[in-house]
Amino acid sequence: MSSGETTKARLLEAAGEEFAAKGYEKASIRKICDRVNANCAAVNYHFGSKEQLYVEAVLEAHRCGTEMLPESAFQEGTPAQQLRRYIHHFLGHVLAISHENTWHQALMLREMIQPTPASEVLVREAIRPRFERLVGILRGVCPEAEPRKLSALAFSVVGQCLHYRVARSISERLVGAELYETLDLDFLTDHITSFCLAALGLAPPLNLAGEAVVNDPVSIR
Amino acid sequence: MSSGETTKARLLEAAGEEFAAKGYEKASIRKICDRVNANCAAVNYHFGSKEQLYVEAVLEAHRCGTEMLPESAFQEGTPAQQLRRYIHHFLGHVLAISHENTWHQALMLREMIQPTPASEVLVREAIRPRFERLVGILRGVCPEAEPRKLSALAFSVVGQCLHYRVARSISERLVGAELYETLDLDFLTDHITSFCLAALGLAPPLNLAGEAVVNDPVSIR
Amino acid sequence: MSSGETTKARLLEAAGEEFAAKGYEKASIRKICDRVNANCAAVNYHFGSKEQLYVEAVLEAHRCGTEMLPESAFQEGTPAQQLRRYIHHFLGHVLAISHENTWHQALMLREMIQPTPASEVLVREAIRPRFERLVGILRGVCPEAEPRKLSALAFSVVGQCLHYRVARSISERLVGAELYETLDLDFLTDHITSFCLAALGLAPPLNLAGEAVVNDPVSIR
Amino acid sequence: MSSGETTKARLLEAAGEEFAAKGYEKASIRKICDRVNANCAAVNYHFGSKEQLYVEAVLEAHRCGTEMLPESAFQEGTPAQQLRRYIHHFLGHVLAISHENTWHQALMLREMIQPTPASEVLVREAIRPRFERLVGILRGVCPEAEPRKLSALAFSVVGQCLHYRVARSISERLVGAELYETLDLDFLTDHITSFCLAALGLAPPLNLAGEAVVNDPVSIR
DNA sequence: AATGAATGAGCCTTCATTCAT
DNA sequence: GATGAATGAAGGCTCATTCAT
Repeated sequence: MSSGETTKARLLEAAGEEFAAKGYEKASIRKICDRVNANCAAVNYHFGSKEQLYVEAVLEAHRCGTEMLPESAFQEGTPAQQLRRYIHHFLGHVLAISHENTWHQALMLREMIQPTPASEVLVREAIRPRFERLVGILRGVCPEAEPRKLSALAFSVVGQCLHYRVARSISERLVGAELYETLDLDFLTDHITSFCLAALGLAPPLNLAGEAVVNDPVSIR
Repeated sequence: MSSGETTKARLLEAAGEEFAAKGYEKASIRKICDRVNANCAAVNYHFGSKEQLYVEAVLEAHRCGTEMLPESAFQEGTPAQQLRRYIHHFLGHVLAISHENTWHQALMLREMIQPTPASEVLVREAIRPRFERLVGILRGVCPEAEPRKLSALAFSVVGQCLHYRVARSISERLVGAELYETLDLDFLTDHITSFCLAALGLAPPLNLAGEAVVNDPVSIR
Repeated sequence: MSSGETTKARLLEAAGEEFAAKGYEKASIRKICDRVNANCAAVNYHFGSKEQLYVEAVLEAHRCGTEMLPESAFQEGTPAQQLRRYIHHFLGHVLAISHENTWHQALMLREMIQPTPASEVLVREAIRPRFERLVGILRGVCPEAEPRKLSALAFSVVGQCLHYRVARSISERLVGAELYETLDLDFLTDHITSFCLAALGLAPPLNLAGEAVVNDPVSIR
Repeated sequence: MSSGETTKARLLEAAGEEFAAKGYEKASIRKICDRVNANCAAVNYHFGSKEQLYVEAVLEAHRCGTEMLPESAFQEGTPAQQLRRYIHHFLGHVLAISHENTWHQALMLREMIQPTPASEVLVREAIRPRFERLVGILRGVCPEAEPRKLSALAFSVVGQCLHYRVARSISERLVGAELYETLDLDFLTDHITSFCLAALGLAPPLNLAGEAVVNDPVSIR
């Protein structure tokens, strides 16, 4: 009615925005329907239930989020370059403030942090492939690392990135809004990449000034 | 009545568990009251409203969480040792699976991820002091680092630790429950500490096997 | 469903009766819904809130009260005849004991005495037109009277009539139920009309027996 | 505590103000107790129930209202002078805007309009004596009038006065706040007194300008 | 003499859902 | 294909009241 899209498509879009902004509990199907001038029974008619609507929204988020993925761009160059590209790409999503038209990443991240039954599909189709790609890059750097070590390494990379979404508002209050604003995509890509590469021995340590005191890792306990 | 504690205290305990387990929205004051055999008006009598009960629960969580803090134990030893102690301590909270009696950490972390008005007090009284301590440790390692860099370093440490709470269930499905179980407190303390110390030049890089190819950090873009 | 009317219409009817009988505060939407075998959420569905239901009931009262208005019947005959007709008509409403089917006047009078936000519409659409008509009649009698005097005259007429609603039960107890019953529509119409006409010089004073001692109005203070 | 008065006396005072301002339903005993720093159980302790507190407040209102009554001042002078004094005195109460310390009249008038069980005592001890006094004055003017006629006359006097309390806010909106303000105690005393005296043949009709066309009261029907 | 604690009934409202059309 | 009407459950909250101290 208000656009050329079908009611179902417009419902899905509105639902995505609401769920991304408020979370599953606080989002109300009535408001979602109101936003697209649909009857409050429309959700149950088209999707069966609120829960199924949510699942569809999460899958739609994944679908849209994947389309723009530069498929094999991560396999070119040195591992270090690949890692930088990966971090840059991931951080781009993490730092994107969710506009009305960019709820996709917000919803997927929400699902990572607070998984619902919808996450099973999400893990299988969206998260796992990307995680495997990161593990692949890291395996290129540490060919002999056991799976457990590789996983921990990958989590270290992901955790650093994700933190800027997870604890955004707390962090902002912690360091002040002024400083926090300077932590933009470029700066953080540089920082996290350098941090990881240094840890992996692919770049000099961040503490350039200090005399590199290489302690025995065991003795410091 | 049914126990030695006062009704108010029992309400606070039950509320903490409910809020930690279900979040603010899904938790119901009726169920909280039922759990301690109190009337559903008891919350409003003792705390004024659901929201104030939540704030009280968060503060209580902080209070109990702080009691076991080894005040100045972080200032002894080398910076590397201090950092390891910090990570060990932090991870201890993060990995603690919330039993009925350990809702405190779960609630605080929930508040970090989805801050409510209650977070202001939490930041001021619990999070900021701990964050400043970490920054202090890092400043000991990198005396000349600008505040922005110090913040980013601190976030890198915290982000790696917090990830095991934030994305716990997703991660578990990602690497398999079997492997995930081996990522226990000791292993992760070792891993994250080594990772950070290496990045800071206080320990050898994790990639012991590989020939330490130190690239120019700029050329890898 | 249980009758030919729609649920919304039946709700409005029941609400009118309840509000008229108990007032806004004491009336409960649950009881209103029960009376028409509707779910307690029906009011919110059809009217949005208790307050809006009340406003609708007041407007409905006005609507039904106006339908039976003999439009321009007040403009025929002498001013004295017009005034008598006005008083007769007004008293007719005032004295009507509110059965279940005559809650309309009761509700409007309640709103006059204890105005709520709903009264704004009521004044504009129901009370003011009638008041202006009375002022018009009085202006026909006293063409040179200033607006203030005209208003006071109108209030004198209205006040005498309204008193039999406002202070009904107190008055009844004051003079005894037996005597009070004889104060019916005809008697009171005669009385108030004569009283006003005499005061305005359009009829002989009520005190027919007494020798008309016309004092200087100032000297009696 | 806050003053030398007993808690019970302070409760009664606060209750009077609340009841006068909000009515029985909307007034809450909790707020009444809060205002005098008493426990919310104090009302039930001192008065037994909310209803009994209300009755006590009404009686207290009557008590305080009567003290300042110029007992026999109404029996001096001519009936016209007596009537003027009566109207002046009554209007004085009616027009008094209820301050915190003048809730007595407001509460009594409220009880006149919406009687509760408390009104029985009020009628017997406060309203009836005053009403009888007015009837006495009117009997002095119309010695031969039957009781019914005397009652109607008295109601005409009272009704005109009371209207400025009953329909105050509606009237104000009807004629405009500016004009309504000029309807002060002096003007209204003059107006109503003149109106009544003229109707009773004790003063010239208000319509001085018009030629006194005395119609046959029957022919105007 | 007075109170803090606790209660149970009731309030209005919101919710996701169902059903007949 | 889609909707307006209606529902039952549950929500948080306020109330006057009670009871043991």
